[in-house]
Parts: sequence; C-alpha cells; structure tokens
Amino acid sequence: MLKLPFMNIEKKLSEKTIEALQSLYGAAIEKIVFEKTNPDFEGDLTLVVFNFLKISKKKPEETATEIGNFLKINVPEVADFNVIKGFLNIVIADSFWLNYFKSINGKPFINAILPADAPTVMVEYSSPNTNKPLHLGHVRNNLLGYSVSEILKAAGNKVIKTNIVNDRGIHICKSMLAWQKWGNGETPESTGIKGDHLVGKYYVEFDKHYKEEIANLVKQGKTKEDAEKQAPLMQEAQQMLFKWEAADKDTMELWGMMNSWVYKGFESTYKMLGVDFDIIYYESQTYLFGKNIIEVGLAKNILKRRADNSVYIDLTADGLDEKTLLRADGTSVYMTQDLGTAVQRAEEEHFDKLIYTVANEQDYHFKVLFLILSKLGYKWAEGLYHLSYGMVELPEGKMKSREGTVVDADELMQEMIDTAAVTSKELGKATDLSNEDAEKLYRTIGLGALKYFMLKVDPKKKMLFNPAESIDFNGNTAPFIQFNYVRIQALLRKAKDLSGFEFTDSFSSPANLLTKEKELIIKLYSFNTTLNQAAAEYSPALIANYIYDLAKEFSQYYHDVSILKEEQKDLILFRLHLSKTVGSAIKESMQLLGIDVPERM
RNA sequence: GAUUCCAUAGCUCAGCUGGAUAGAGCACAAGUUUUCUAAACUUGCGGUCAUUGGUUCGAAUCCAAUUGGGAUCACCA
Repeated sequence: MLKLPFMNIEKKLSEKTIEALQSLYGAAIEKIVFEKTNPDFEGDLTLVVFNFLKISKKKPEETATEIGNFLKINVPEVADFNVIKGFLNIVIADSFWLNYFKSINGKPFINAILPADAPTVMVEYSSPNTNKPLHLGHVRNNLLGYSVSEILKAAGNKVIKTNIVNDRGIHICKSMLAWQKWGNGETPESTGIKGDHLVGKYYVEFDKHYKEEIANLVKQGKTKEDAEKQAPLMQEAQQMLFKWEAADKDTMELWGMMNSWVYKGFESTYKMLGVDFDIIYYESQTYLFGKNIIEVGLAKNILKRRADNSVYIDLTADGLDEKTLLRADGTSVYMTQDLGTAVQRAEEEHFDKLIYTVANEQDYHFKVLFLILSKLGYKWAEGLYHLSYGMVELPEGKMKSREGTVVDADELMQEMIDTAAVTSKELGKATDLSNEDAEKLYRTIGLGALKYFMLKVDPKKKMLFNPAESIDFNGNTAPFIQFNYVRIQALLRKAKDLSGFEFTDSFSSPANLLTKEKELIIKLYSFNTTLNQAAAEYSPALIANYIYDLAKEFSQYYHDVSILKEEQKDLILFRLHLSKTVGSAIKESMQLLGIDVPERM
C-alpha cells in the first residue's frame, strides 16, 4: 500500500473542523466525517452541519458559513467554500490535487514490499471434491478466494493461499466403482478426455445405474428410503470405503490412480483460471484429525458423552442446537475434521486470521465451528472468518450438480474465449497480430469478461449467471475496461512519434485543471481508501466498481479532450502523464481481480 | 417450527458507518466520427427503494412487524 507523502486531506479537514467547533462554540466533538460532494453541487468535500446546530445555537446556514470561514483561513488547501442549507461544500485547491498527482506519478499504487509486522492471513478457497470436474459454483469460489487474497496482500498482509482437497469419501468410491465395472480400463490417455472429466463421467455413470436399481427396488415394494440404502451398488460403494479406510492395497492403488487423473485435470483448470495455492491439504491426510481435541474438550467438561458413547456439545444456550462430534462408533464427523485442521493450521502457521471461502449453504456449520473453537479456549478463534458467498444461479433455475444443469468450468472458459475471438474478428480488431498473440488476446478478453462478471457483484449476494449477458462485451464489463487501458497504451506509443515532443518524466503543472482531470485525480486519490475498504470487507466487488468508474471517467475525458492534438506541448505532457497513471491504476486494480490487460486489442 | 440471508428501473446490479432531486450497465428511442482505437461518447425513456409502523431535523440505509424468496437446522461432506 502506498504511503501518502502528506496528510490525508479528509483527516486534516476533520481535525481542523474539531478545532473550529472548539474555538467557535466551545464544544468538544470527537469525530467529524466529510463526504464526497454530490456532483450536482460545486465542491469536493462536504460537511453536513445539522448535528452541530445544538452546540452552535444558530441556523444551519450561519453555522456552516462560520465553519467554512474558519477552514478557509486555517487550511491552506481549502480554496473556497459554499453553503447550501445545512451543507458546507469545500473546494480543495487545484494545487493540492496537482501536488498529489506529482507525488504519485511514476510510482506503483500497490507496494509489493510487506511491512515486517504484517499480519499473517490464511485464505482457504477452492476445496474441490475429486469425483468430478469444477463447475460454475467453483469458478465463483476460486475467483473470490484468489482475488481476496490479492487484495489482502496489497493491503499489507502476509497471505497464505490454501486449498483443502476432498479426496476421500463415499463420492470418490462411487466413481471408482463405476470405473471398475464399466470403464474397460479407460484412461485419460486412451480416451483423450481430461482426467477430471473422465472421473466425473463415471460418477454420473454410477448415479445412472444407482437410480435404476432404486427404481427397481421401489417397484418391488420397498420404500424409497430403504431402496436408497439397500441398492447393491450403494452397498458395494460402502464396502469400498471400508476397504479404503483399511488401506486395502488394490483399492488404494485404484484411488491413487484416479485421483492423479483428477489432479492433472484440476491443475490445467486452475492454470486457465489463473489461481494458485501456497499450501494444499488433502483430506485423506487430515480426516482423522480432531479426535485428540475431543479428549481435551471432554476433560474441560465443555463436551459431553452420551450413554451410547457418542460425544456432543450443547450449544442451545447460544441459540444453536446440540452438535455431535463423535459418533457412537467412535468415528468423527465433518465438524470434528474441521476442528482438527483449524488447530493444526494455528499451530503450524500461526495465522492472525483464517478465512474460509465457502458458499453460504454452510453458514450454520461455520458459526458452530467458530463457536466451538472459542469455547475450547483457543484465542486465535477470534481471527476466523467465513467468507460466505451466494449461490450462482442460472436463468432457468438453481444450479445443482445433481440436477444436470451444470455449467462446466472448462467449457465455460473455452466458450468465453471463443466468443472473444468471434467478437474481435467481427469488429475487425487485432488484425495485425500473429496467431499466437491473437490467441493470447482472446484468452485475456474472454477470461477477463468472465472474471469481472463474477467479481463485480457483492460476494455475499446470490448472483444470476446469464451466459448470454456475460458474453456481451458492452457496458460494465472487463473488455470495456481493457479497451480503455489499450487506448492509453496507444496514446503512449503514438507520443513517441510526435515530432518536437519528448515524453519526459518530469512535467510542469497546467495553470488550471479541467473538471474531468480533477475528477480523475480524485479518483486516483481514492484508490487507497477503496483498497482498504475492500480488504476490510473482503469484497473484490468494491475494486471492480472502482475500476469501472475510473475507466468510464477516462473514456469521457478521452472524448472531451484531445491529448496528442493539443497545441501546448506542456499540456500534452501533463495529459499523457495523467493517462499513463490512470492506465497503471487500471492495470494494478485489475490484477487484484486476477484479470490481465492487453497492450493492444 | 427455529435460525439466518435476501427484496432498489422491464432485466442485471451500485448505493459504505442515516443527509441535498435514489445511480450505473443492458434493453428501447434518437443523435455524434474528414480529428489520439466507435468494444466509444451524448441525449431521452424508465422508481410508491416489497408493505406497514417506529426512531430522527432528515430513512433505500437504523429498529419492529408483515408478505414473498433462498439457505441451514443429521451420528452427510
């Protein structure tokens, strides 16, 4: 994060306003908040004075004017002010904005070097099952987790990206069993099918046969519930799971082989998505964790044992239910595992915060998890956070892998890239690029569009994924933003050929700023605030909206003002510097979303 | 039944800890290019912020109730 070389202007104004209230009315106010002036009015920052009428004992207009006068005299940056009803609009001098702009010019917005005392934040995301390929819901998860990690990093945290792969359990056995029965020894190599898709194919195959069996049993007069349990296939899968848990050699070999196919497939999906991890955990290695915690909990009398030997915690006093943590047969449940892995991570990584990127279906689970850990007395439990995000829905209805309306992640990405290619060609773009460069460009645009579409909405809200709309490259989209970045790069290239003009690092300030120029600089100025807020709220959407606003403002500026055609060379230089800095802000912000920008398109 | 999240323009979404006449994009209608990349820009159309009540000088925002929608509440993960 960039440290500003001078005091934050809002802070300074707030402090001076407190002084003003003290000296004018003899009242001590602790906190003053300035807000951005409504664009319909003149000014940059606004103070609402209604709250001070009690202490001033004067009319709103009078109070605002008195404070305004005080600020104008005591704060050099305040050029002027105006009062409308109870609103005090402060005009900040152009020189302030120009000085600010000069101070950041040529410097990165995001400081790559972390402070020595940077807090450690673990971000867990992705966490796939190894029985099928990634789908649309995973895409949101991955993009969110990655982006939040980047944002936290940029805001000065040491981030450890982690992924816990759910590589064991009944679902894997289903794929394994179906492959054994109907696979005829197929492999990714023999079929040319991506490993995760091949395994997924057998998961579907299992389901198909399983449903047939259930239907038959129901016909024979069994209830649906019984049929589901008694179907031979399910029994076989259960047996396979027992064998796996007993480390049966053949089962382990099959499991290892099929998982390796899946990992290879995931690897390429992750690569395409542009996400990565620092630590990958496997549930096969962690699923027994947590049992020792049960002992500790029992000893502390926080956990209780039932007559049948199962162990539970009573959370009814906290408005939740009783939660079982150990079955009567002594085996652990999902919650037990999560307790165990959390403790393990706390001990190994000493995190200050641990963020779980998991869909909001599991809100209750995490509420319980965090509560149990804090009851068990782990201090670090305060640093646990569930980054809960809403489901991705399709226009036809809710997306569930079981219901067949899955949008496959690989297919989706390819479709976006293909569409980018088609659209680019239609518009007659990128005609002078080599095939290789063109392919790269289509990827940048297609994937950018997908990522932006998913990240621009508030994570916690459910979102509607309309494939048609996501591929529309007009409006509030990544291609629009990328396009503006490209235009800036084109300007900078052309400037080199401009006769009698040299693009020097230092430039002289224009006599006065155009409205749009000032707005752009203010927008750049607010980058840090936006970044910090996005980090505090774990919301890439705030960054996305910020970039869009910036790009839109630049687009308007570009239309209103000619840059290279300007007669005064000083102004060309200034405008180029402004454009270049806007370009850097766009590029760096887009990187926080995991989105690339092309140099030309 | 309990808990929890959500409800803003025809559609998709912004609107931060309460502030001025509720904003974008899409769609629809009209316009702008001999000029730096038109994937652009401008203008118009479009709202009882689910409903009701409360707090307040002031509510889309806070509180309560109601209605509608989602999710969760297993010795599944």
